[in-house]
Amino acid sequence: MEASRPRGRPRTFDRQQALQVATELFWRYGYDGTSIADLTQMMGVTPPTLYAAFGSKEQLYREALLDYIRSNGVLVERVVHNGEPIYSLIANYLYRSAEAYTDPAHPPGCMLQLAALTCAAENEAAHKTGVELRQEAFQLLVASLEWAKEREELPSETNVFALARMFMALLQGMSIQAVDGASTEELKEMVTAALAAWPGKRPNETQNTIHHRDTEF
Amino acid sequence: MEASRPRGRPRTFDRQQALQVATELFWRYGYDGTSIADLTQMMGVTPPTLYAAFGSKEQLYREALLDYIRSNGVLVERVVHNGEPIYSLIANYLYRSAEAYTDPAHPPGCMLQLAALTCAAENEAAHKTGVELRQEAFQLLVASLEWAKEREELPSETNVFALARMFMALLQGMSIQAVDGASTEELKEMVTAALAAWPGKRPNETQNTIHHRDTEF
DNA sequence: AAATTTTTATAGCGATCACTATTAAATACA
DNA sequence: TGTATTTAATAGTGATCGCTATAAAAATTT
Repeated sequence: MEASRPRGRPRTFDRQQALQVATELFWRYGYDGTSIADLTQMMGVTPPTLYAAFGSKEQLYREALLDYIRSNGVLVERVVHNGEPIYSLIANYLYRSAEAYTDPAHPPGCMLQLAALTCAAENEAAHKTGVELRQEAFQLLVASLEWAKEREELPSETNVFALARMFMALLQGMSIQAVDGASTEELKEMVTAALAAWPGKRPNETQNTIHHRDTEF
Repeated sequence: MEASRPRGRPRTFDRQQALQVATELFWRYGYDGTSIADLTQMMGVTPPTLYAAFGSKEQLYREALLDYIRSNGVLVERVVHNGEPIYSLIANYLYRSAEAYTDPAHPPGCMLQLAALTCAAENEAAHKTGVELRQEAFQLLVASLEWAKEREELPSETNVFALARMFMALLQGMSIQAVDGASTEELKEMVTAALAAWPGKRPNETQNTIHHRDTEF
Protein backbone atom coordinates (compact mmCIF):
# COMPACT_ATOMS: atom_id res chain seq x y z
CA MET A 1 0.00 0.00 0.00
CA GLU A 2 1.70 3.21 -1.18
CA ALA A 3 0.45 6.40 0.43
CA SER A 4 -0.03 8.98 -2.32
CA ARG A 5 2.33 11.87 -1.92
CA PRO A 6 0.98 15.37 -1.35
CA ARG A 7 1.35 17.87 -4.12
CA GLY A 8 4.29 20.16 -3.37
CA ARG A 9 7.94 19.73 -2.52
CA PRO A 10 8.35 16.98 0.08
CA ARG A 11 9.66 17.61 3.59
CA THR A 12 13.36 17.00 4.11
CA PHE A 13 13.04 16.60 7.89
CA ASP A 14 10.97 14.44 10.27
CA ARG A 15 8.36 16.68 11.89
CA GLN A 16 7.79 14.37 14.87
CA GLN A 17 11.52 14.05 15.45
CA ALA A 18 11.91 17.83 15.31
CA LEU A 19 9.07 18.11 17.84
CA GLN A 20 10.90 15.79 20.22
CA VAL A 21 14.04 17.89 19.86
CA ALA A 22 11.99 20.96 20.81
CA THR A 23 10.49 19.07 23.76
CA GLU A 24 13.92 18.22 25.17
CA LEU A 25 15.14 21.81 24.83
CA PHE A 26 12.03 23.39 26.40
CA TRP A 27 12.07 20.72 29.12
CA ARG A 28 15.65 21.42 30.19
CA TYR A 29 15.97 25.16 29.52
CA GLY A 30 12.37 26.38 29.82
CA TYR A 31 10.42 28.63 27.48
CA ASP A 32 12.45 31.79 28.03
CA GLY A 33 15.72 29.84 28.10
CA THR A 34 15.25 28.24 24.69
CA SER A 35 15.81 30.48 21.67
CA ILE A 36 14.70 30.01 18.08
CA ALA A 37 18.38 29.75 17.20
CA ASP A 38 18.77 26.86 19.70
CA LEU A 39 15.74 25.12 18.24
CA THR A 40 16.65 25.50 14.56
CA GLN A 41 20.24 24.46 15.21
CA MET A 42 19.27 21.28 17.09
CA MET A 43 16.47 20.48 14.64
CA GLY A 44 18.76 21.00 11.67
CA VAL A 45 16.39 23.41 9.91
CA THR A 46 16.31 27.13 9.15
CA PRO A 47 13.93 29.58 10.86
CA PRO A 48 11.40 29.84 7.98
CA THR A 49 11.12 26.05 7.94
CA LEU A 50 10.38 25.99 11.68
CA TYR A 51 7.74 28.71 11.36
CA ALA A 52 6.12 27.01 8.34
CA ALA A 53 5.89 23.75 10.28
CA PHE A 54 4.91 24.98 13.76
CA GLY A 55 3.53 28.52 13.44
CA SER A 56 5.32 30.34 16.27
CA LYS A 57 7.52 29.69 19.27
CA GLU A 58 4.43 29.69 21.51
CA GLN A 59 2.54 27.21 19.32
CA LEU A 60 5.60 24.98 19.14
CA TYR A 61 5.88 25.05 22.93
CA ARG A 62 2.26 24.05 23.37
CA GLU A 63 2.53 21.27 20.82
CA ALA A 64 5.75 19.99 22.42
CA LEU A 65 4.15 19.95 25.87
CA LEU A 66 1.01 18.21 24.60
CA ASP A 67 3.15 15.60 22.84
CA TYR A 68 5.10 15.06 26.06
CA ILE A 69 1.87 14.54 28.01
CA ARG A 70 0.47 12.20 25.36
CA SER A 71 3.65 10.12 25.51
CA ASN A 72 4.07 10.07 29.29
CA GLY A 73 0.71 10.67 30.97
CA VAL A 74 -0.81 7.24 31.05
CA LEU A 75 -2.16 7.15 34.59
CA VAL A 76 -5.80 7.64 33.87
CA GLU A 77 -5.96 5.35 30.87
CA ARG A 78 -4.77 2.57 33.14
CA VAL A 79 -7.31 3.12 35.88
CA VAL A 80 -10.11 3.36 33.37
CA HIS A 81 -9.22 0.49 31.07
CA ASN A 82 -7.48 -1.97 33.36
CA GLY A 83 -9.58 -1.45 36.46
CA GLU A 84 -6.37 -1.57 38.47
CA PRO A 85 -6.79 -0.94 42.21
CA ILE A 86 -6.16 2.74 42.94
CA TYR A 87 -3.51 2.19 45.59
CA SER A 88 -1.24 -0.02 43.52
CA LEU A 89 -1.84 2.18 40.51
CA ILE A 90 -0.76 5.36 42.29
CA ALA A 91 2.04 3.73 44.25
CA ASN A 92 3.46 2.17 41.09
CA TYR A 93 3.06 5.42 39.21
CA LEU A 94 4.99 7.30 41.90
CA TYR A 95 7.82 4.75 42.01
CA ARG A 96 8.05 4.70 38.23
CA SER A 97 8.08 8.51 38.19
CA ALA A 98 11.04 8.41 40.58
CA GLU A 99 12.84 6.36 37.95
CA ALA A 100 11.73 8.42 34.96
CA TYR A 101 12.54 11.79 36.56
CA THR A 102 16.13 10.73 37.21
CA ASP A 103 16.74 8.96 33.89
CA PRO A 104 19.91 10.53 32.44
CA ALA A 105 18.61 9.82 28.92
CA HIS A 106 16.47 12.96 29.10
CA PRO A 107 16.21 16.18 31.17
CA PRO A 108 15.44 15.76 34.89
CA GLY A 109 11.96 15.95 36.41
CA CYS A 110 8.57 16.12 34.72
CA MET A 111 8.32 18.60 31.87
CA LEU A 112 4.68 19.36 32.74
CA GLN A 113 5.32 20.08 36.41
CA LEU A 114 8.23 22.39 35.54
CA ALA A 115 6.52 24.02 32.56
CA ALA A 116 6.68 27.83 32.50
CA LEU A 117 6.31 28.28 36.28
CA THR A 118 7.95 31.66 35.83
CA CYS A 119 8.48 33.44 32.53
CA ALA A 120 8.70 36.91 31.07
CA ALA A 121 5.54 39.01 31.29
CA GLU A 122 5.32 39.17 27.49
CA ASN A 123 5.23 35.35 27.34
CA GLU A 124 2.18 34.98 29.54
CA ALA A 125 0.56 32.75 26.91
CA ALA A 126 3.20 30.07 27.54
CA HIS A 127 2.69 30.45 31.30
CA LYS A 128 -1.05 29.96 30.90
CA THR A 129 -0.46 26.85 28.79
CA GLY A 130 1.51 25.29 31.63
CA VAL A 131 -1.07 26.26 34.27
CA GLU A 132 -3.94 24.96 32.15
CA LEU A 133 -2.36 21.58 31.41
CA ARG A 134 -1.36 21.03 35.04
CA GLN A 135 -4.93 21.80 36.10
CA GLU A 136 -6.18 19.22 33.61
CA ALA A 137 -3.80 16.62 35.03
CA PHE A 138 -5.01 17.46 38.54
CA GLN A 139 -8.65 17.04 37.53
CA LEU A 140 -7.89 13.60 36.06
CA LEU A 141 -6.20 12.60 39.31
CA VAL A 142 -9.22 13.82 41.28
CA ALA A 143 -11.54 11.86 39.00
CA SER A 144 -9.58 8.63 39.36
CA LEU A 145 -9.70 8.97 43.16
CA GLU A 146 -13.43 9.75 43.01
CA TRP A 147 -14.08 6.59 41.01
CA ALA A 148 -12.01 4.59 43.49
CA LYS A 149 -14.10 6.01 46.31
CA GLU A 150 -17.27 4.94 44.52
CA ARG A 151 -15.78 1.45 44.19
CA GLU A 152 -15.22 1.64 47.99
CA GLU A 153 -11.43 1.41 47.67
CA LEU A 154 -11.20 4.57 49.78
CA PRO A 155 -13.02 5.47 53.03
CA SER A 156 -16.21 7.41 52.37
CA GLU A 157 -14.94 10.38 54.38
CA THR A 158 -11.79 10.72 52.24
CA ASN A 159 -11.05 14.24 50.96
CA VAL A 160 -10.12 13.25 47.41
CA PHE A 161 -9.19 16.82 46.43
CA ALA A 162 -6.69 17.08 49.27
CA LEU A 163 -5.34 13.62 48.46
CA ALA A 164 -5.00 14.48 44.77
CA ARG A 165 -3.15 17.68 45.69
CA MET A 166 -0.81 15.69 47.89
CA PHE A 167 0.13 13.30 45.08
CA MET A 168 0.52 16.23 42.70
CA ALA A 169 2.83 17.80 45.26
CA LEU A 170 4.88 14.62 45.41
CA LEU A 171 5.30 14.59 41.62
CA GLN A 172 6.14 18.30 41.69
CA GLY A 173 8.59 17.92 44.56
CA MET A 174 10.24 14.92 42.88
CA SER A 175 10.63 17.01 39.73
CA ILE A 176 12.39 19.86 41.53
CA GLN A 177 14.54 17.48 43.58
CA ALA A 178 15.51 15.61 40.39
CA VAL A 179 16.63 18.96 38.95
CA ASP A 180 18.66 19.40 42.14
CA GLY A 181 20.41 16.07 41.61
CA ALA A 182 18.45 13.63 43.80
CA SER A 183 18.96 9.95 42.96
CA THR A 184 16.30 7.43 41.97
CA GLU A 185 16.61 5.69 45.33
CA GLU A 186 16.30 8.90 47.32
CA LEU A 187 13.08 9.78 45.51
CA LYS A 188 11.71 6.26 46.03
CA GLU A 189 12.39 6.44 49.76
CA MET A 190 10.47 9.70 49.84
CA VAL A 191 7.54 8.06 48.05
CA THR A 192 7.56 5.26 50.60
CA ALA A 193 7.50 7.79 53.45
CA ALA A 194 4.65 9.70 51.85
CA LEU A 195 2.52 6.63 51.12
CA ALA A 196 2.11 6.26 54.88
CA ALA A 197 -0.47 9.04 54.49
CA TRP A 198 -2.74 6.75 52.45
CA PRO A 199 -6.20 6.78 54.03
CA GLY A 200 -7.68 3.55 55.32
CA LYS A 201 -6.08 0.16 54.71
CA ARG A 202 -3.79 -0.37 51.75
CA PRO A 203 -4.50 -3.52 49.75
CA ASN A 204 -1.47 -5.21 48.20
CA GLU A 205 1.27 -3.01 49.67
CA THR A 206 3.58 -2.22 46.78
CA GLN A 207 7.33 -2.41 47.39
CA ASN A 208 9.77 -0.03 45.81
CA THR A 209 12.05 -3.01 45.27
CA ILE A 210 9.74 -4.27 42.54
CA HIS A 211 11.31 -3.19 39.30
CA HIS A 212 9.47 -2.93 36.02
CA ARG A 213 10.56 -3.05 32.41
CA ASP A 214 10.87 0.30 30.70
CA THR A 215 8.42 -0.82 28.04
CA GLU A 216 5.78 -1.90 30.53
CA PHE A 217 2.86 0.31 31.57
CA MET B 1 24.65 59.54 67.35
CA GLU B 2 25.33 60.81 63.82
CA ALA B 3 26.93 58.32 61.45
CA SER B 4 29.73 60.07 59.57
CA ARG B 5 28.97 60.27 55.91
CA PRO B 6 31.24 58.53 53.41
CA ARG B 7 33.37 60.62 51.17
CA GLY B 8 31.74 60.81 47.71
CA ARG B 9 28.37 61.74 46.33
CA PRO B 10 25.61 60.20 48.44
CA ARG B 11 23.17 57.59 47.14
CA THR B 12 19.85 58.90 45.89
CA PHE B 13 18.06 55.55 46.21
CA ASP B 14 17.52 52.96 48.96
CA ARG B 15 19.68 49.95 48.18
CA GLN B 16 17.67 47.56 50.35
CA GLN B 17 14.42 48.75 48.81
CA ALA B 18 15.86 48.31 45.32
CA LEU B 19 16.92 44.79 46.30
CA GLN B 20 13.36 43.96 47.35
CA VAL B 21 12.08 45.25 44.02
CA ALA B 22 14.53 42.91 42.28
CA THR B 23 13.41 40.04 44.52
CA GLU B 24 9.76 40.49 43.54
CA LEU B 25 10.59 40.63 39.84
CA PHE B 26 12.88 37.57 39.88
CA TRP B 27 10.37 35.71 42.07
CA ARG B 28 7.47 36.23 39.66
CA TYR B 29 9.19 36.23 36.28
CA GLY B 30 12.30 34.14 36.93
CA TYR B 31 15.91 34.87 36.02
CA ASP B 32 15.51 34.68 32.24
CA GLY B 33 12.14 36.43 32.37
CA THR B 34 13.44 39.52 34.15
CA SER B 35 15.46 41.99 32.06
CA ILE B 36 17.81 44.72 33.19
CA ALA B 37 15.34 47.16 31.67
CA ASP B 38 12.56 45.73 33.89
CA LEU B 39 14.80 46.01 36.95
CA THR B 40 16.04 49.55 36.33
CA GLN B 41 12.55 50.77 35.49
CA MET B 42 10.97 49.33 38.65
CA MET B 43 13.91 50.38 40.82
CA GLY B 44 13.86 53.90 39.42
CA VAL B 45 17.55 53.90 38.52
CA THR B 46 19.63 53.80 35.35
CA PRO B 47 21.70 50.76 34.26
CA PRO B 48 25.11 52.13 35.38
CA THR B 49 23.66 52.77 38.83
CA LEU B 50 22.40 49.19 39.07
CA TYR B 51 25.74 47.78 37.98
CA ALA B 52 27.66 50.00 40.36
CA ALA B 53 25.46 48.87 43.26
CA PHE B 54 25.07 45.15 42.51
CA GLY B 55 27.83 44.13 40.08
CA SER B 56 25.94 42.09 37.51
CA LYS B 57 22.54 40.55 36.89
CA GLU B 58 23.82 37.24 38.24
CA GLN B 59 25.18 38.80 41.44
CA LEU B 60 21.97 40.77 41.93
CA TYR B 61 19.96 37.56 41.56
CA ARG B 62 22.03 35.74 44.15
CA GLU B 63 21.82 38.65 46.56
CA ALA B 64 18.06 38.94 46.08
CA LEU B 65 17.57 35.22 46.72
CA LEU B 66 19.78 35.28 49.81
CA ASP B 67 17.87 38.28 51.14
CA TYR B 68 14.58 36.44 50.51
CA ILE B 69 15.84 33.40 52.44
CA ARG B 70 17.16 35.54 55.28
CA SER B 71 13.75 37.23 55.57
CA ASN B 72 11.58 34.12 55.23
CA GLY B 73 13.54 31.04 56.25
CA VAL B 74 13.12 30.98 59.97
CA LEU B 75 12.39 27.30 60.52
CA VAL B 76 15.68 26.18 61.90
CA GLU B 77 16.26 29.17 64.14
CA ARG B 78 13.01 28.26 65.87
CA VAL B 79 13.85 24.62 66.49
CA VAL B 80 17.29 25.52 67.75
CA HIS B 81 16.47 28.47 69.95
CA ASN B 82 12.95 27.74 71.15
CA GLY B 83 13.24 23.98 71.57
CA GLU B 84 9.79 23.71 69.99
CA PRO B 85 8.58 20.10 69.45
CA ILE B 86 9.38 19.05 65.91
CA TYR B 87 5.85 18.01 64.95
CA SER B 88 4.17 21.27 65.90
CA LEU B 89 7.06 23.21 64.43
CA ILE B 90 6.81 21.52 61.03
CA ALA B 91 3.02 21.37 60.99
CA ASN B 92 2.78 25.07 61.83
CA TYR B 93 5.45 25.91 59.29
CA LEU B 94 3.51 24.05 56.59
CA TYR B 95 0.19 25.71 57.43
CA ARG B 96 1.85 29.13 57.56
CA SER B 97 3.52 28.43 54.21
CA ALA B 98 0.10 27.68 52.76
CA GLU B 99 -0.89 31.19 53.81
CA ALA B 100 2.30 32.91 52.69
CA TYR B 101 2.42 31.19 49.27
CA THR B 102 -1.07 32.43 48.42
CA ASP B 103 -0.71 35.95 49.84
CA PRO B 104 -1.70 38.33 47.02
CA ALA B 105 0.67 40.95 48.44
CA HIS B 106 3.59 39.22 46.72
CA PRO B 107 4.22 36.67 43.92
CA PRO B 108 2.81 33.16 44.48
CA GLY B 109 4.78 30.25 45.93
CA CYS B 110 8.23 30.20 47.49
CA MET B 111 10.92 32.08 45.59
CA LEU B 112 13.58 29.57 46.63
CA GLN B 113 11.62 26.49 45.50
CA LEU B 114 10.89 28.10 42.13
CA ALA B 115 14.35 29.62 41.67
CA ALA B 116 15.96 29.00 38.28
CA LEU B 117 14.61 25.45 37.88
CA THR B 118 15.10 25.89 34.16
CA CYS B 119 17.07 28.66 32.49
CA ALA B 120 19.15 29.35 29.42
CA ALA B 121 22.36 27.35 29.10
CA GLU B 122 24.45 30.55 29.25
CA ASN B 123 22.87 31.38 32.65
CA GLU B 124 23.95 28.18 34.34
CA ALA B 125 25.46 30.19 37.20
CA ALA B 126 21.97 31.34 38.24
CA HIS B 127 20.70 27.76 37.97
CA LYS B 128 23.51 26.53 40.21
CA THR B 129 22.71 29.25 42.75
CA GLY B 130 19.13 27.94 43.03
CA VAL B 131 20.24 24.32 43.31
CA GLU B 132 22.86 25.14 45.93
CA LEU B 133 20.52 27.15 48.16
CA ARG B 134 17.75 24.54 47.97
CA GLN B 135 20.27 21.87 48.98
CA GLU B 136 21.28 24.00 51.97
CA ALA B 137 17.65 24.33 53.03
CA PHE B 138 17.23 20.56 52.70
CA GLN B 139 20.28 19.90 54.88
CA LEU B 140 18.87 22.20 57.57
CA LEU B 141 15.59 20.31 57.48
CA VAL B 142 17.44 17.01 57.78
CA ALA B 143 19.42 18.34 60.72
CA SER B 144 16.33 19.54 62.56
CA LEU B 145 14.73 16.09 62.15
CA GLU B 146 17.95 14.40 63.28
CA TRP B 147 18.00 16.47 66.46
CA ALA B 148 14.36 15.62 67.08
CA LYS B 149 15.20 11.94 66.69
CA GLU B 150 17.98 12.30 69.24
CA ARG B 151 15.45 13.93 71.57
CA GLU B 152 13.29 10.82 70.95
CA GLU B 153 10.49 12.84 69.36
CA LEU B 154 10.70 10.49 66.38
CA PRO B 155 10.89 6.66 66.31
CA SER B 156 14.48 5.45 66.18
CA GLU B 157 13.86 3.67 62.87
CA THR B 158 12.67 6.88 61.16
CA ASN B 159 14.31 7.65 57.80
CA VAL B 160 14.89 11.34 58.40
CA PHE B 161 16.27 11.92 54.89
CA ALA B 162 13.13 10.50 53.30
CA LEU B 163 10.95 12.49 55.71
CA ALA B 164 12.86 15.70 54.99
CA ARG B 165 12.46 15.10 51.24
CA MET B 166 8.74 14.61 51.74
CA PHE B 167 8.32 17.94 53.53
CA MET B 168 10.48 19.64 50.89
CA ALA B 169 8.20 18.10 48.26
CA LEU B 170 5.16 19.51 50.06
CA LEU B 171 6.68 23.00 50.07
CA GLN B 172 7.66 22.61 46.42
CA GLY B 173 4.25 21.26 45.43
CA MET B 174 2.49 24.04 47.33
CA SER B 175 4.66 26.56 45.48
CA ILE B 176 3.72 25.21 42.05
CA GLN B 177 0.06 24.85 42.99
CA ALA B 178 0.03 28.42 44.30
CA VAL B 179 1.36 29.52 40.91
CA ASP B 180 -1.51 27.54 39.38
CA GLY B 181 -4.06 29.43 41.47
CA ALA B 182 -4.72 27.14 44.44
CA SER B 183 -6.33 28.82 47.46
CA THR B 184 -4.97 28.99 50.99
CA GLU B 185 -7.61 26.54 52.17
CA GLU B 186 -6.90 24.03 49.41
CA LEU B 187 -3.21 24.01 50.32
CA LYS B 188 -4.01 23.64 54.03
CA GLU B 189 -6.24 20.65 53.35
CA MET B 190 -3.38 19.08 51.43
CA VAL B 191 -1.03 19.65 54.36
CA THR B 192 -3.53 17.98 56.67
CA ALA B 193 -3.74 14.97 54.35
CA ALA B 194 0.05 14.73 54.13
CA LEU B 195 0.64 15.02 57.88
CA ALA B 196 -1.05 11.62 58.19
CA ALA B 197 2.33 10.27 57.04
CA TRP B 198 3.98 11.49 60.24
CA PRO B 199 5.85 8.56 61.81
CA GLY B 200 4.88 7.39 65.27
CA LYS B 201 2.47 9.29 67.45
CA ARG B 202 1.92 12.99 66.99
CA PRO B 203 2.00 15.02 70.18
CA ASN B 204 -0.31 18.01 70.30
CA GLU B 205 -2.08 17.51 66.95
CA THR B 206 -2.09 20.93 65.28
CA GLN B 207 -5.27 22.07 63.60
CA ASN B 208 -5.29 24.09 60.43
CA THR B 209 -8.11 26.08 61.94
CA ILE B 210 -5.68 27.68 64.34
CA HIS B 211 -4.79 31.02 62.86
CA HIS B 212 -1.73 33.00 63.74
CA ARG B 213 -0.88 36.65 63.64
CA ASP B 214 1.21 37.75 60.71
CA THR B 215 3.80 39.17 63.00
CA GLU B 216 4.15 36.01 65.08
CA PHE B 217 6.84 33.37 64.48
C1' DA C 1 6.29 20.88 -21.13
C1' DA C 2 3.74 24.25 -18.53
C1' DA C 3 1.22 25.38 -14.46
C1' DT C 4 0.33 24.65 -9.60
C1' DT C 5 1.58 23.66 -4.99
C1' DT C 6 4.53 23.20 -1.15
C1' DT C 7 9.11 23.39 1.10
C1' DT C 8 13.44 25.20 1.11
C1' DA C 9 17.40 28.61 2.21
C1' DT C 10 19.33 33.43 1.91
C1' DA C 11 19.40 37.45 4.02
C1' DG C 12 17.95 40.58 7.09
C1' DC C 13 13.98 43.08 9.63
C1' DG C 14 13.27 46.25 13.97
C1' DA C 15 13.49 45.39 18.88
C1' DT C 16 15.58 44.07 22.85
C1' DC C 17 19.44 41.76 25.31
C1' DA C 18 23.20 42.54 29.17
C1' DC C 19 26.41 45.82 29.80
C1' DT C 20 29.69 50.11 29.66
C1' DA C 21 32.72 54.31 28.10
C1' DT C 22 32.29 58.86 29.20
C1' DT C 23 31.33 62.76 31.72
C1' DA C 24 28.75 65.67 34.92
C1' DA C 25 27.16 66.21 39.76
C1' DA C 26 27.64 66.09 44.71
C1' DT C 27 29.88 65.19 48.69
C1' DA C 28 34.23 65.19 52.23
C1' DC C 29 38.94 66.34 52.91
C1' DA C 30 43.23 69.16 52.28
C1' DT D 1 39.28 77.00 47.34
C1' DG D 2 40.94 73.26 45.16
C1' DT D 3 41.46 67.97 45.17
C1' DA D 4 39.92 63.44 45.82
C1' DT D 5 36.14 60.34 45.92
C1' DT D 6 31.89 58.39 44.87
C1' DT D 7 27.45 58.34 42.40
C1' DA D 8 24.73 60.02 38.76
C1' DA D 9 22.75 60.07 33.87
C1' DT D 10 23.61 60.25 28.73
C1' DA D 11 24.15 57.62 25.09
C1' DG D 12 25.44 54.25 23.36
C1' DT D 13 28.19 49.14 22.40
C1' DG D 14 27.95 44.50 19.71
C1' DA D 15 25.10 40.50 20.16
C1' DT D 16 21.02 38.17 20.15
C1' DC D 17 15.91 38.20 20.26
C1' DG D 18 11.56 36.31 17.54
C1' DC D 19 10.26 36.52 13.09
C1' DT D 20 9.74 37.23 7.80
C1' DA D 21 10.05 39.10 2.72
C1' DT D 22 11.73 37.05 -1.20
C1' DA D 23 12.70 33.72 -4.38
C1' DA D 24 14.74 29.29 -5.76
C1' DA D 25 13.96 24.18 -5.60
C1' DA D 26 11.25 19.98 -5.93
C1' DA D 27 7.38 17.62 -6.19
C1' DT D 28 2.37 16.60 -8.57
C1' DT D 29 -1.12 17.85 -11.88
C1' DT D 30 -2.76 19.33 -16.27
